[in-house]
Amino acid sequence: MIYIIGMATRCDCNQCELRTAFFNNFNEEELTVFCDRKIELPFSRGSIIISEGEEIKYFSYLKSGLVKLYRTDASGKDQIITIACPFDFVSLLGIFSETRYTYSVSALEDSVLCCIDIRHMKEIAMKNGNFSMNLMERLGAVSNKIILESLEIRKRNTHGKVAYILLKFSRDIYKDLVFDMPVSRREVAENIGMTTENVIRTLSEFRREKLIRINGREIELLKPDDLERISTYG
Amino acid sequence: MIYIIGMATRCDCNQCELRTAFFNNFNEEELTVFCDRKIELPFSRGSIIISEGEEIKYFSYLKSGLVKLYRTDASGKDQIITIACPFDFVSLLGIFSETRYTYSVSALEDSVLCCIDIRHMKEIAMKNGNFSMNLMERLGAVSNKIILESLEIRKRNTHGKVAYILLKFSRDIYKDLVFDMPVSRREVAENIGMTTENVIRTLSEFRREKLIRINGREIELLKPDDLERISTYG
DNA sequence: ACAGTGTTATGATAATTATCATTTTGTGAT
DNA sequence: ATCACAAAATGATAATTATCATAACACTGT
Repeated sequence: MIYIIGMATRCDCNQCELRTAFFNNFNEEELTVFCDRKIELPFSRGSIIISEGEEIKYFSYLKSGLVKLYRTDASGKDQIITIACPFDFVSLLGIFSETRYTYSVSALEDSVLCCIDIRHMKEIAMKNGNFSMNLMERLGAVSNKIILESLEIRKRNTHGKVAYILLKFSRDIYKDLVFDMPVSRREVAENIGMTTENVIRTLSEFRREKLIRINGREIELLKPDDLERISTYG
Repeated sequence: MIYIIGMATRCDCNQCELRTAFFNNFNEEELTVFCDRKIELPFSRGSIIISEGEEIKYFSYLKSGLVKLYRTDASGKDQIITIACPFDFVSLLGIFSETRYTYSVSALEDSVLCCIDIRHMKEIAMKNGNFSMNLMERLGAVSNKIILESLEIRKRNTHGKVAYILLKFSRDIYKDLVFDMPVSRREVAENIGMTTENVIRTLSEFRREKLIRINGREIELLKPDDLERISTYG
């Protein structure tokens, strides 16, 4: 079950900037039918969008905001699988091979999801080969990114890991050397596989070495090239 | 370019045990067309099947044998992404979103690949929605498995990691408590993200504690339940 | 304003893991 | 058979990382 914060609204697809990004294979009629069944769901920062184990009812992608995909193990510890930006799919490749989610999703910032009934999505994919291929390409790219990132993180030591994720936030997500960290230090740790204390410690070291400036959650990369070197070395 | 060891042969799809497993959505005509363009390629143990960066020309899956998918970084170190068994796809995720391979593949055992021209594959996917969905499901399942396994390995300590991969070989690949390790200790290390020495040391500890019996590459799991506990704890 | 709670921060210490050095064993090529 | 080379094995040591303890700070609800 999806927890709806606020009103679900019909998406005006003619206005939707995502239209060409995702569904450039539709003709007018198909697009109309598609959009008729599509809804937008707003979620406020911190709310849980999907809980691991619940039934997959929607295919969804992120229209605005920022969300994290994560797993919780038996002892209650979380592992962040990836952080999804606007235009990213929240539904991963498993969407068609599984009936239940193998991960949870929660909103790091106020976010809006576009959701389409999964059965409807399958129907369209069955009929429209171009759509199907487009979807496969996109889903493949997302999975690929997650796997490669996981391998990149794995081979780094603590300094390399922290440098890597700082650069990721700066380049991929905020496109700015100054940004507010959307996640706590603990969540950073859950993302890159280290302890919270060591994330904090490493950030402090970077600050002392004047590689970054820290003001609470606000972070400025002062020497991105040096961070790059640290990230690549590990 | 695919390095062909031995003769490429036409696949007799009527005999092929993989037919129903993969392509149960074809009618007779489609299957005939499909099989006309499908070839089998044999590779001997140790040979490189795909090199990172080369153009994707075929969609391929493993008919028999065992192969590893891996990446090589700038310093020449390998990371094993996954080990593929018969019935597994060798073409992953990126197959439709990339034009070049982002990983290499080599044969751990004498192996036979079934290869289909990627353009032909796309054509069929465009026309046949059922086929497309089936393919998406399969690709999704593979990607999902890789991502989850990567997360599982990441959260374990050295003992947990080694126990995990021993159980994987025993259960998932050989379905026997006694098996010949298809990979060297170094490759195990590259698979689970530790040093070769620590893999060897941990195996020796398991041997001393009578959890396993080691005879070169032959390994017998003497106390799988204890290994299970070690794997789950980490 | 205040208590309660979680996050950030830092230090001391323990545990884990990697590195380096060396020996033994196994394997393939000639 | 034997030479050469890679793999397996082990120990000693160094480096890295986690754990535990504690404190300051910030945020939330009353």
